[in-house]
Amino acid sequence: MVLLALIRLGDEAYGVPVARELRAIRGREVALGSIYAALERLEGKGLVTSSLGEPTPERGGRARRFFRVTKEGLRQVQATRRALTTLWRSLPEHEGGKA
Amino acid sequence: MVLLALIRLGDEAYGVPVARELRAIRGREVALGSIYAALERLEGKGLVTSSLGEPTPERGGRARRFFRVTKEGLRQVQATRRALTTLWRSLPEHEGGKA
DNA sequence: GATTTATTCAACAATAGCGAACAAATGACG
DNA sequence: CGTCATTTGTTCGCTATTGTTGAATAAATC
Repeated sequence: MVLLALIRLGDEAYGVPVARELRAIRGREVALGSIYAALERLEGKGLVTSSLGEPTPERGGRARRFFRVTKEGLRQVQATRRALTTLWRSLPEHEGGKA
Repeated sequence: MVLLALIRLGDEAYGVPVARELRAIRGREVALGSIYAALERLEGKGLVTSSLGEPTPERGGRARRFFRVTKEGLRQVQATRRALTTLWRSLPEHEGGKA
């Protein structure tokens, strides 16, 4: 999910908005520490790269660390997607729609 | 993925075929121990229930332990599915299709 | 009691997750 | 000018949960 969030965020992919994104989509709290830990590990495995951004004028606060998904990262996301898509072919879409 | 495999397998949902299913779909080895451990934990959380089957005549070997996904289990699978589906809306389908 | 089919066990590695500490900018204000 | 409060983000240390494996055990059939 972190990889997917990075892809969605494109140029604005750094820790804070990734957390915001996942909070919104999963509908529950996500601590920043978790996100950074995951990003760290993903980078260690070569699935993402990172680079420090320049501090934006008129803002204050520390510089951002931007992340990009590598080719290999994208490959793995797609492989997982294919596996899941296959698996939930037989899954009832959503129980709702009663009336 | 274990939950999804159980759903797919329906009446034949027990350890061995779950492992076979995941091996096939993920395209790599999956030890049986992993599967049973996962099933154990899922049962502890109330996402699946289990019941011992009768030994099939003309077969030999220990009785099977069948699993069924609970209502809550199904709910959670669907929630995760929705989250992922949303997340990978912006994902390029597959890099292939070059010529 | 050999063989087959399946499950359980014990241990360790990896990932998820959290709260608090730390870092580096900006802008006030004396 | 300094230095300090504020803001925005990242890093650290630690616990909990999951993933994974190989070997042991169990319960059938012949």
